[in-house]
Amino acid sequence: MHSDFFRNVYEVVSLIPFGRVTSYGAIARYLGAAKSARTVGYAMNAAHGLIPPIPAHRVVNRIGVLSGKHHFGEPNQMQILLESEGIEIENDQIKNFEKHFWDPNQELNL
DNA sequence: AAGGTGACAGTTT
DNA sequence: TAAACTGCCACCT
Repeated sequence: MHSDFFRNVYEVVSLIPFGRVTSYGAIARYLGAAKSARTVGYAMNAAHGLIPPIPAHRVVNRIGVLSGKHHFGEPNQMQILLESEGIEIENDQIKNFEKHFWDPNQELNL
């Protein structure tokens, strides 16, 4: 389908545990492309409707803001999904972001 | 083939 | 401390 980079992004996102979140930059670093965070976001943009579905709502920017919420069907859909996983959000900002943060480099540590 | 874009991030004002 | 500027690189037209 698309590039290996996209598939790698999707694979990592699929590994994000329930109730945890990570950042675009963290994923990029894990893939060895530390400066390609924007491209990671681009990959998520193309992640709609792919099979199997990936938890794109668990990916936010480095400060825990739901920067991509507008790309979900309903603008508040992303927040709803996260809240359903026990993550508290206030004004598009994840509360206790560090507490929920999941760094693939640290947690997967390959 | 060449230039523009962005669901980011780090640096500088 | 907060806002603005600049790199970045994979993707798209």
